[in-house]
Amino acid sequence: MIDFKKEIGKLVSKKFDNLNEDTIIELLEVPPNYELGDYAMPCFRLAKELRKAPNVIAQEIVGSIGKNELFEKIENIGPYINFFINRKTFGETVLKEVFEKKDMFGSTDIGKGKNVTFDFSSPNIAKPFHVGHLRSTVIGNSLYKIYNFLGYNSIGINHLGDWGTQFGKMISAYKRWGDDEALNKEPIKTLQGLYVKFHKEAEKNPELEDEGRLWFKKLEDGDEEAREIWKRFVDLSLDEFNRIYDLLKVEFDYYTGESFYEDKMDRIVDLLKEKNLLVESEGAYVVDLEKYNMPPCIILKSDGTTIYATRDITAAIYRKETYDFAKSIYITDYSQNLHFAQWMKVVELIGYDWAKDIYHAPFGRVSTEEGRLQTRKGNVILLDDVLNKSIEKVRLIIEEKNPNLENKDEVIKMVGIGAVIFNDLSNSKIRDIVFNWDRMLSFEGETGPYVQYTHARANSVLGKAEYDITTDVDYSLLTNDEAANIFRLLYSFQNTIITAMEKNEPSFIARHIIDIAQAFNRFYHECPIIVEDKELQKARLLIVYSVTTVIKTGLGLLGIEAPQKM
RNA sequence: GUACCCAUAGCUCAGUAGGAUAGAGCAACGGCCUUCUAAGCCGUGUGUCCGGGGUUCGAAUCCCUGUGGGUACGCCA
Repeated sequence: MIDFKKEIGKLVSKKFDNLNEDTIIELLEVPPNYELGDYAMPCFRLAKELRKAPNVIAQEIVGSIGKNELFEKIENIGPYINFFINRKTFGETVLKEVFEKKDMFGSTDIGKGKNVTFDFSSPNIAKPFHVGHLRSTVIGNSLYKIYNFLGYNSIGINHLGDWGTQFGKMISAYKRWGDDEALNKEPIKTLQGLYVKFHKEAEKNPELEDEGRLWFKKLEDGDEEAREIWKRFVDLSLDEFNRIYDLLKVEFDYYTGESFYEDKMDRIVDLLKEKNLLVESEGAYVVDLEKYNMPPCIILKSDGTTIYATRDITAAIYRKETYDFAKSIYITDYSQNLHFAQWMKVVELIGYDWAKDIYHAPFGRVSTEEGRLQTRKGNVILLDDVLNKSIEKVRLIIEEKNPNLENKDEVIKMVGIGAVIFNDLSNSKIRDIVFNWDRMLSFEGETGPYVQYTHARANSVLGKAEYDITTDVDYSLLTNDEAANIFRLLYSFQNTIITAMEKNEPSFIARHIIDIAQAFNRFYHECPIIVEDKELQKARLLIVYSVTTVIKTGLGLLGIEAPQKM
């Protein structure tokens, strides 16, 4: 594609010895509305250096450029120089590129040869998967895909919460009250019930706590019975989680949970000792971080056992050694901000210069109008319920509008689940979410179904087309505002993906494809596509083709499927 | 108490690493299906961009400060 910014840079810098291309490009911006052109160059910053008023500078530059075939108009409005790209050229360069690259349009190889690890989803074994877990899962999954699309080699790691004292308690509870039939039928619910019961009973009968600790000790020591029961819990939970991951179409490269690092922590503790980083404090061993304005990072508890920071440090080192990552990204909610800052600092203090390549990508918390989600208080919204309700609502709509749709069930799932994922990815991830059913199940406007619908509708036009898609069209037929808006959005698609990657923010892509969908729907409304005029039809079809291609790619980057029909 | 995050239309949110009159969606009201999918399109209205200072030619955006909300602050993860 033509790099229009660069072309402007060349044009303007040619006339000024003291202004090079890059400074010009730096100055360029997109005007607040398109009546002011495709690019604008404000001249305020040049005023001092050139000792002239900004609007005079703008005028002079415009005067010096003269006619240029890439731009149909270059004019100054006060201190701004506005560049209007020739629409014929614009359409041609963009549409040809989309047609050539197809589903790779927007990709790059900037990440070639670089590994990036993603630590995401990471649910706790034996606990239900609720809407809170959804966030890490879908954000992580989307980032995984975005990085891959930009040439990186993404490595997805599910850091399962599969270790710790609570498993001793679970085993103890299971030994006392376990019911195998119930466990096989409704594993998570039953395990959850056992956990709750244990805590209730332990209030009356404190020695239960000791029993739980004992079982965990046995588990750590490799006791056969303990291992066997634990393994069963893990497998049952994983079956359940995998069912949800299948629904969401989320995959992981590794399921290395906390237990995986059990035998790898000694080495790290020794390393910390060796580096003289460990100090005793209140019976525990910590790394002092006062210099960095943070509370100490506990490495060994006073009973000598490890803690999650120890595990995270160990896992980071393991991952560096195993995958030699260029970046390592952790997707958790922001309540862990301090924890991440602490252990990342410890990795740095050990002397690993790659500590700077570890990123915490925090997101906001989910609550309900009643307050925060608390499993114990029963204030939980299960992901299953959300997905099911969404799917059911989609089913109603499809039964009404398109009852004879082929692969109906499949499409219903795609849309229902897509709605849930899109809802989670369409806003800045740092924002808290107050869960609301009406909002969740709204399928109009800036929603997943809206984007999917636009795609399906465009796709259906392609099905009715009377000619093959070709780039051999008359681009001068595509110079109306509706078409030009689409060109702008397709043109900037790659840039949006790169920014989404740099900021670990999938919502940029969600916003971008909403914009494309809106622009297309206007085009669709204003410009009939299957028209008698052969040349016009071919030209417009190429736009339709490009839009379906790019929306599909964009949805894909969010982890959402794009049905052909709906 | 300390640190970090958030505060933009009735509601949910954008606002591209300071720029031209602050934008969408939802909700409300009014139009548009004998023509490509009406989950759509078009139109109508609203703003002390939390308050107060400051930096700048220019601030929703940067700095300081106050207020409100969230989160975290040692042996859970």
